[in-house]
Amino acid sequence: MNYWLMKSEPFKYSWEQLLKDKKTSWDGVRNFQAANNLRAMEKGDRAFFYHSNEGKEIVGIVEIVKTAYLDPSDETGKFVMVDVKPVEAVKNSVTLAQIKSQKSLQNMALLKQSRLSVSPVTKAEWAYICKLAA
DNA sequence: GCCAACGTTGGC
DNA sequence: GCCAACGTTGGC
Repeated sequence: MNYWLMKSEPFKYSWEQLLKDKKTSWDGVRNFQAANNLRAMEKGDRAFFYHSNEGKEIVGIVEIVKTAYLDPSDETGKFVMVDVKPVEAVKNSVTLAQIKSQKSLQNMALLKQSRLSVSPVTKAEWAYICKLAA
């Protein structure tokens, strides 16, 4: 099982919206690196749902329910999307400031490549953040 | 195939 | 709203 972090601007697509929808297609990715991460996802993988811009915090956990397939909103036919469903909200949202202040989280892709909207999370990072969120 | 110009993302 | 970082595009 692999772990990921997926960013969304809350006013574009929020955690609350996902809870209402029960499931969503993660479309609109137009970055090759992010798309490669989407392709690497397997059914059952977990991902943190992160609110960028507004909030800047991890608010929930999602599960990949469908692996990468062509994003119909992409006219070039190069980019893919996956389907995700909410697993649970985190008890305490983990803010970017918190992540930055943790020594063991300094190497997170989230910090190193702040513009990458879909990034991998190591097992250790996942466990650490889950502890912060509990 | 290099690199300048440009566009976008996202933190502050 | 600004600006830094960085990915992408297009001319050469």
